[in-house]
Amino acid sequence: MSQMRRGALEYCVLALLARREYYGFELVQELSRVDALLTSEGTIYPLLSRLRREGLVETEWRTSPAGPPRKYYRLTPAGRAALAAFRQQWIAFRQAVDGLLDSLEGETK
Amino acid sequence: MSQMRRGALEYCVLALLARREYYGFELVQELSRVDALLTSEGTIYPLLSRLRREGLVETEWRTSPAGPPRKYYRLTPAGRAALAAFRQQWIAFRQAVDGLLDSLEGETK
DNA sequence: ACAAGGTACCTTGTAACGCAAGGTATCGAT
DNA sequence: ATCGATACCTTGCGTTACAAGGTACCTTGT
Repeated sequence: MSQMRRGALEYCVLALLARREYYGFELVQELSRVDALLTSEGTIYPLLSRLRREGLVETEWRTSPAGPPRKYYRLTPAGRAALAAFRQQWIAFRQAVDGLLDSLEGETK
Repeated sequence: MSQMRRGALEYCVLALLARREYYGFELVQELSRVDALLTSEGTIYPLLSRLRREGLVETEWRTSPAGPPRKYYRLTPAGRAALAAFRQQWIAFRQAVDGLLDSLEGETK
């Protein structure tokens, strides 16, 4: 199952950040609300670090209402462009896999 | 792009074999008719070898009309079950990713 | 002032699988 | 016997998701 997240997880993160800015821990929680996207900090923090390095997100430290300071992440224009490009690829990929599985559906019914 | 095929490619192969039996090279050609599933022998032969080892497919050598003999692959009951299980996971995963990207769609429109 | 619990961030090593490149083998035609 | 086309195969590599362990900060209680 984790193999399916490969290549797609980073864009799920970018898609969340397209809505609003999040801090790291929040992203883990938000993604994990869906079983299919269940992930952990050990995955998200290195991923966010790479996205920042690639210029797809930018960060900002802020104090927290209670507890340690939080690192907020925001999409950059490059990140938004990467996300748009991924959408096209994802649609094509999804339709391809759906097409193969649908023909199976017909057989099992 | 190749990362998206991770975890899903093997089930695309199983889905093709659910329709009818194929020989190895044919599978490469059939998959590669769709850009999103473009792959190569270097990928498919090791994958088929693993599927056979895992008992999801079975093989049969046959002479060819012209050229070298062909190794035909067929789904086993275990393979069919694995495929059905994957379908559930794929649907959940696809909907999760679609959900994230759809909210993006709303924003860009 | 100090300790503990909760929250938040981070790093590193591991594993799995898709891929490319190079290789061998068989068959028919010349 | 040689060559071209077809078919199969193997191995090392690269990428990314993950787990486990770690550090740091803030609030609360003693």
